Amino acid sequence: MHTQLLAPSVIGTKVNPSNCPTADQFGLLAGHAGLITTEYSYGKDEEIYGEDEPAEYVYQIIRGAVRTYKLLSDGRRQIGAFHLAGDVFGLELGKSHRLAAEAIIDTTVRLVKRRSLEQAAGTDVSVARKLWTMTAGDLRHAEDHMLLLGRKSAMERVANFLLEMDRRLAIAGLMALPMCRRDIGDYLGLTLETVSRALSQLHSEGVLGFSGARQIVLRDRQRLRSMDA
Amino acid sequence: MHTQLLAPSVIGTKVNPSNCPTADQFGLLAGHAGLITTEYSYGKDEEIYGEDEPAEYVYQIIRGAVRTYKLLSDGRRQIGAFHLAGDVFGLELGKSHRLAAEAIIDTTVRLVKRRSLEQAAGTDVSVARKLWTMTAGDLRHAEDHMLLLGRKSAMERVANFLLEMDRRLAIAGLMALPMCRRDIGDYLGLTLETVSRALSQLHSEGVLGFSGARQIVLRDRQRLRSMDA
DNA sequence: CGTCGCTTTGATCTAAATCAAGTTGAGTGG
DNA sequence: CCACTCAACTTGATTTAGATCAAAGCGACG
Repeated sequence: MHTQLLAPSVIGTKVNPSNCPTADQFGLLAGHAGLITTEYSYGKDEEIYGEDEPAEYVYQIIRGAVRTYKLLSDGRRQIGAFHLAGDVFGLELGKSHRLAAEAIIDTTVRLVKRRSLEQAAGTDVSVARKLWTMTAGDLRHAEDHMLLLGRKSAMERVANFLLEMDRRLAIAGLMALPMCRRDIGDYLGLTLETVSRALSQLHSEGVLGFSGARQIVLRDRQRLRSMDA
Repeated sequence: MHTQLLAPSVIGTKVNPSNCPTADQFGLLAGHAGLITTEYSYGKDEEIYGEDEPAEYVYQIIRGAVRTYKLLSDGRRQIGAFHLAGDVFGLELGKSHRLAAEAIIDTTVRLVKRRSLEQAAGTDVSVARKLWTMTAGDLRHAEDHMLLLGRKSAMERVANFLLEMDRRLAIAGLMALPMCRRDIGDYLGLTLETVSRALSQLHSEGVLGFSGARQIVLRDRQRLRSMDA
């Protein structure tokens, strides 16, 4: 999860046209001329793929943000991860996607045919290892998130979320969250009201500042870390 | 998680001595003479490895049962998975184990040096693929478990647990659970009392029968499936 | 500058946690 | 073989964190 194939400095900058075999944005996967990549854009809330849909492509976010999630029949939703610029998502070993994916905001992705990746992995051990590394990264995130969902309090979950997002998308100390309170709740196993109340409390305690509901400045990361269980 | 390298029929039967290069219990990893395997036994509640301890070995359960878990500083525990006979656990890509492991009951494992597995993976793409497959299996389980922990009710969690254990360890319709109610609670993100109450209710509804607290017979799997959200 | 979706805040409810006894039964030693 | 013991389990009473229900703010966008 959140595996960065792009060097951080490349995020948000102009990228080379796709299909360019000399481009190195695809990290260890670069230089494999057999990898066919294309670009595609999705509008806000547009589905990228559904749960259990055949997994034909692997995706890397050029700009935007994506949520991957599972639904129960009555509409309850668990978001497994948020994916930001540079992140790869949709990598599967089995036939189909086990979580659905939607664009949180307007999003542009690079697509790689899964078949071409597998072929590259079959001939180049470093590619195979890179794929394993990406899956292992997703597993690490999921293991941490199980602890959060099973055993942490609402405030601990929200503190953890803020520190995660601070690490992943803060620019010059400002966090511009792409997702709404309901998304955050569905990621943390809480309701949107509980998320809002926790944020309000942290605001009143001076731990964070708002400039609009989704622009957050962390003012006391140490305090936040002490709250994350 | 729960990846079966052993054919089901082999589980619980006598296994060949380790270090035997012709043994096929190690599934796709067989035939790699470079794989050094040894056996080791752990008593009930004995630690196999701790969280963040260097990951030197990969383990396969010959007989017994293991829990892998994370702890918070105040003692709250989240069990990530239960591992039963035939299952492989402790496979890591990074330097260290991200969950601790303990024997639930007296347990014998086969150990494989992680270094030797990596070496085999470097020369044989089918081994590399098998390792990726095992990690991907663990990830699938974790993704399903996040939905359970984040969004399912107590009864839904217990129903899910019973169906999982029924599938994995029921013999002749009888489930002999190796773990206590507290372990089940820490796996499902519940207290042991809530687990006990859910089981009692299922018993009173005739969905299951007990012969001792840990010997369970499922009498209405269909009903249980309908309760699992 | 009005509208609608998002967010906040308040009041109330409830599922599960916590606190508290009992009960059971597997293992031990007499 | 029986009785004792102790951890595990069940069950009951009460509490509570977070959910749910409800009503304002607010702010981005047309």
